[in-house]
Amino acid sequence: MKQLNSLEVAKLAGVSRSTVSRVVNGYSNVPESTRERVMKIIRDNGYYPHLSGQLLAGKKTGTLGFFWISLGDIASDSLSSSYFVNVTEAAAQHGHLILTCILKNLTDCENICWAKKVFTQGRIDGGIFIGVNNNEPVIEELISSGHVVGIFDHFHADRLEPNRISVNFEDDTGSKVIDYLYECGHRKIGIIDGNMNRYSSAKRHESFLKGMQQHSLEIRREWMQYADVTEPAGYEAAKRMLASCSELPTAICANNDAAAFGVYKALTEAGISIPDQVSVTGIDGHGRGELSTPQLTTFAFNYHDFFYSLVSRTIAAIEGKSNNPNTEFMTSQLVERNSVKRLV
Amino acid sequence: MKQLNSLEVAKLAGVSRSTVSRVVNGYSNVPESTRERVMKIIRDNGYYPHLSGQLLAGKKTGTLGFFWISLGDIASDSLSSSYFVNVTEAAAQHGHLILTCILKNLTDCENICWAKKVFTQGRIDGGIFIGVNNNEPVIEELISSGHVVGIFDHFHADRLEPNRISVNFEDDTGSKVIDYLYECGHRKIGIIDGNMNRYSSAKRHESFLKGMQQHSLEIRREWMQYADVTEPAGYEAAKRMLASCSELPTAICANNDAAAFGVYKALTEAGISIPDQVSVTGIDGHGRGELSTPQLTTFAFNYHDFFYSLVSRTIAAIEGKSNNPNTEFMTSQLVERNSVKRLV
DNA sequence: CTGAAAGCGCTTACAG
DNA sequence: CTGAAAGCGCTTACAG
Repeated sequence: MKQLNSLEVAKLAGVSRSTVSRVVNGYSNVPESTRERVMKIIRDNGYYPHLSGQLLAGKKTGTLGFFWISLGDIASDSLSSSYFVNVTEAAAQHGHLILTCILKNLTDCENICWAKKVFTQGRIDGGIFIGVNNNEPVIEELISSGHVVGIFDHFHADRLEPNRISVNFEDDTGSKVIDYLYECGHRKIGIIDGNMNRYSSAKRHESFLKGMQQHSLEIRREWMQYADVTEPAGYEAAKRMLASCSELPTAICANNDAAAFGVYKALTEAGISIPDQVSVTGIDGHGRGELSTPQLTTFAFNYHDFFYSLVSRTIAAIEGKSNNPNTEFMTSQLVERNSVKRLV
Repeated sequence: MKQLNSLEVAKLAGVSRSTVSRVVNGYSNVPESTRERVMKIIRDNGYYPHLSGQLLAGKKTGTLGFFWISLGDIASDSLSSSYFVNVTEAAAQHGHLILTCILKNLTDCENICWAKKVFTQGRIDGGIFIGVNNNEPVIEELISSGHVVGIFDHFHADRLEPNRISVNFEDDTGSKVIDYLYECGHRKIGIIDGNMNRYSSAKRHESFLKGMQQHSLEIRREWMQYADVTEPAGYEAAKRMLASCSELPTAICANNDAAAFGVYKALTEAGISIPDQVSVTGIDGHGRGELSTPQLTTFAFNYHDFFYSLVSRTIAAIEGKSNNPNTEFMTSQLVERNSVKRLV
């Protein structure tokens, strides 16, 4: 268990710790023969500098925190777990590791302290946040103390500190959905909104309305329900819609795929067939959309690119790169499957 | 960004760094009044001791490495990602964080070095390995250098070092599956085996055969195919079975649920209906089994308990607890759904 | 080209 | 009850 330290490596190689350090860090002022001699000892003994020593001497951790604020059951949701894998692999491509914190929310004092502690203890060079509201006091606090933070779904046009990095959904997916349904002949469209504290959900809401207005479609109060980005929330919202409306819409567009699966469940339970009686659309590109009956028509994002963008720019910010864009807006792609009936 | 250090806290509180450290670490020989004075400064300034300092002074990292050896696409597989969440949450319950390394294999020199480096750099107190063969040289090397390793699906009756921790599937799931199919009236049973380098797959193979023998069922060469623990492997194996057998079995039991979904795909493509013409069973309890058509009958494990056991005992080993069991074998539960036809 | 030394932030025997 | 000091492992100006 006892590992070699740099002094022992130095002795074995017949040099000083300074020289070992120079070799390890690839300094140019070490003659080839010395470098080789030291490297041989290093290789033979499997020596790696102890990170704590390096950190105290001013190096970076090469680690990103991943703060995963979970609504409901992320354990079994393949979409949210693909987020994690995408983040981890993007970080690995930049030689970085991921330290994960799963938190139920960012409001409990205990969770807030825990997040701050992970930063303050010097475990990480920066953190990625997923599942947060557009306004989160902890995040603002971290940013103002100079920590580098990369946030999924966060935008403030007037806040452009170099350590505030984000990646966002395009603003106009909502009207893209309405355009598509309109083109399929739908005129009576119901909307299941998301959590309005999320930047993307609020924008999608606006964009749904804009789409409806552009096609001069009637926005009925009972055809518009608030949910959240989970299946149970979509289920409850759809049940509320069914309970309150005198006439069914011909299509329901959900803020996200998980909510759309909730809509499926509510409609199925009510004996309403999809898409014959009511069409359903999602937004996300959840893997489950392919497996569901009927397969879900959705507007899909490329989450691989999404997280690659976020992680790359977060690391660039940590490294103090200039000309590093604060944010990037990603576009969706229609994935046409079987949950929308063409009425024309 | 500049954080307070213990000396600054000490000055503000009018004590020495020693006393600050005693307060932080909860030593009893600090009078209540002094403790309060120091704690106030700590709270007011959001002071957390820098981890590197603590580590060099002999403390533990409170971090577990999670080495995830991936076959194929873990990003979109809800089962393997539930592993990760279960491990992370179990660790959190013990106040530990998870540092993740996703590796394509444990054979490439580069991957091996990376894994060893994470241990040797002192980033973690121990590591959890998932997706490994029963014999992995790197793991043996880590164990013999004294590192604490927790392994999912690993057993050697004669290797019981206190730093070799594992959690295992019961040995006899295979014959439980055969018993069930027999009871449903199946006499012609095909088997899709797993990767024989995995402890569980090899055991399941033995156990399938034992079950067949106990019921005096014929084990036909062409009804027995090797796959791996992925859907594509199950698909290919089922196609080989279909191509080579003159008569179809009435049931196919797969080594695991993912492979069973591959079997579904192969049968569906061949126009064979499940379960009318051929029944299919899995092992695992994959969330997708509920969503598939037909829903998959399987023998499910409780992965929450699985990982809680592994993580708890790994942490106990790190803390040097005695009487810490090296391994635990978990049992499966039949989940009867619609992929098996009753012939009697 | 290279070594001695200072310094990073902490903890803990040691001495009082 | 409490402080001064040593030590953990590293890097990097500094001096030669």
